[in-house]
Amino acid sequence: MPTQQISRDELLECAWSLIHRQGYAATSLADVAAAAGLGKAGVLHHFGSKAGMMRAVIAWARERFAAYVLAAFAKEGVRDVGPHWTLEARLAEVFRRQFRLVRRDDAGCFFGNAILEAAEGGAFAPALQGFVEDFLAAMTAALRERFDAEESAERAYRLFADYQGAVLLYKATRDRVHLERFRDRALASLSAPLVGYEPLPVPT
Amino acid sequence: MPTQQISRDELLECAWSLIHRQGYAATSLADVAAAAGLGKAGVLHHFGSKAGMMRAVIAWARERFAAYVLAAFAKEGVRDVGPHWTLEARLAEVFRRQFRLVRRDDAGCFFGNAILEAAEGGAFAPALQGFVEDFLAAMTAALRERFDAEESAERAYRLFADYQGAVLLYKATRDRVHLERFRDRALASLSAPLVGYEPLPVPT
DNA sequence: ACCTTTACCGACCGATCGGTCTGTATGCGT
DNA sequence: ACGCATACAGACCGATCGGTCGGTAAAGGT
Repeated sequence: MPTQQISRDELLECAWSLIHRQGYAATSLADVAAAAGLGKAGVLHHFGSKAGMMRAVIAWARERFAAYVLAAFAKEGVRDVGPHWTLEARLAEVFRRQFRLVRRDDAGCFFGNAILEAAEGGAFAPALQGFVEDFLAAMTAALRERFDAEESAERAYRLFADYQGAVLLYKATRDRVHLERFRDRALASLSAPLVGYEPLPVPT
Repeated sequence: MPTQQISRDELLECAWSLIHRQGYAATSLADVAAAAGLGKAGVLHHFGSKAGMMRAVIAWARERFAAYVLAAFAKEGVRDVGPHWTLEARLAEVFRRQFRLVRRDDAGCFFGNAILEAAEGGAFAPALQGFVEDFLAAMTAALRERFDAEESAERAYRLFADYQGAVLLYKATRDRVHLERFRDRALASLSAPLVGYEPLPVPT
């Protein structure tokens, strides 16, 4: 076989970046091929079809998101942290990392964009729901440090909805103040009760 | 001139419905023409170009949104309402009307979809920002009944972000429970203080 | 040394895209 | 009755789409 001209990881990053910026429908195989320094046939050689490429990109983005963003939730495995590595600090770090991706080319949240695009008649919906579940599971686990299971899940859920809304406002205006406002109210919410939330009654 | 085969309003509704379901990029002029019972040239006769069609559709959707959804904020002009027509009741009615559009074909919020699609290099962004402003202005005005100007604006802003996030979750899962949960916590939030919100200090 | 497999490239395909052009039937003002 | 503007239809255009096919050059196993 000839020397591989581009690693699978680089190829996926090229495809991800283009789809992130332009959306799935607006990104052609020729676009990806040009960005990767390949021919169109070369891209299809790796993925089989455009939909196959999208599936690979979604899976790759999920892994990357878990390894880079959600990893900041971890209490262990982080060097040089002491008692200041509070829940608030970890959440702020998760947001900081996520916002770096969101601000890349002002493109917003890759998964949110993909969900709302509803391309191919929702064929990618299951994979994209997996991202939501990853996010909620990691956030819920982190919140368990302070709240019970049910309240942690509810809080994670609300934070996710608020986060997606903030990203939409950011994308509409390209003003990062929306991300900062979200982060501030999210962190503040950790030390306030949940509005409209009834804790489970103690069984009698 | 020959008899007009379809009114401008019906044509815009056809185009809106298709774009709502499929997105701008994925909706072709042939699609719109077929839905309207016209030829492609007939559609272009009305709008000049595909981008012109999108501009007209956005403007039409904004008017329709203001006349149908935001009109429910009004305290006057509504027949047979008495003291039960509270802020909560009006907000619930606004959500009910908006959710009817959101649930149409499981398509979500037309404006949210259009914002995240970022088609044509953000050429439609100004018109779409107008929708955000309409929503925030109407919501802020309604909240003034209970809160001061600054707090009303902040509450409207947070409700908008939460709403968009809930719609995204609805679109990802097609489960309307996300819309209901949003409505419930939004209504509950009206009788709770704003977390992380510092009222303006009284000047000394 | 040979052969299979891999990783492409370039040419090409039918379909579809947004858009143009020409023709034509009809309603309306005069 | 006539002329013009309107509201389309149908044919057509070049560009681009996702995808196929045949060829080719190099790495790796034997």
